[in-house]
Amino acid sequence: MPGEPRRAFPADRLARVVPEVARLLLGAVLESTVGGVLTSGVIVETEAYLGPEDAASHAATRSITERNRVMFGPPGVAYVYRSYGVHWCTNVVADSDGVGGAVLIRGLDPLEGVETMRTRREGRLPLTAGPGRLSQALGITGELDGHGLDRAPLRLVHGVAVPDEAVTTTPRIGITRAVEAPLRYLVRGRPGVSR
DNA sequence: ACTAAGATTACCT
DNA sequence: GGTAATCTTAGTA
Repeated sequence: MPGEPRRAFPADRLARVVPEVARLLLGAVLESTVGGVLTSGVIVETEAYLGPEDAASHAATRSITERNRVMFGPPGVAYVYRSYGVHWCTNVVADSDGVGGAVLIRGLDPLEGVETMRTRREGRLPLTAGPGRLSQALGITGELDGHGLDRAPLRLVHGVAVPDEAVTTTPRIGITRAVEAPLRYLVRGRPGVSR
């Protein structure tokens, strides 16, 4: 039924090791009502960022800083950071409270609110392929860092099942350390995949 | 205190 | 293919 609220993404699935969560988030829906307007998309590309054992992760440091602190908190919370001083990037915190780890959302297939996305993106394409682009399209900024994803204005909700045959695993993009680790997950052939 | 690098993107030649 | 934009963190002193 149209208009019926979507089911929340099951919280227990986020309290697992980060690579497993990155795989499980494919097909889930990220739903924003920032500014009172609904924009949403199906997650089609993710990357896992682990704890101290992962040199590419913001949680690799021994010190907890203002930027990375929510990575060490409970799962199911948004970790939003500024990339290159310019773009916002959105993550879903995974694993147990006290363990650093998060899943970077790298690509969405647009679902609802495409006109609003076009406005926020100022006409640029693609709308939601790439972590900075999708965050802009959904109106996500640093104000949502630490926000619980079980409630408005930014929710993680139940979506579609993605079979293993449709999933490809590759090394992560745009990093210079731990470049080999196959921690990027994508749904083959979807337009929302960043590359 | 100073400097370099970074989980990116857009625009230039 | 090259580089600017712009802010946080980490390394060096």
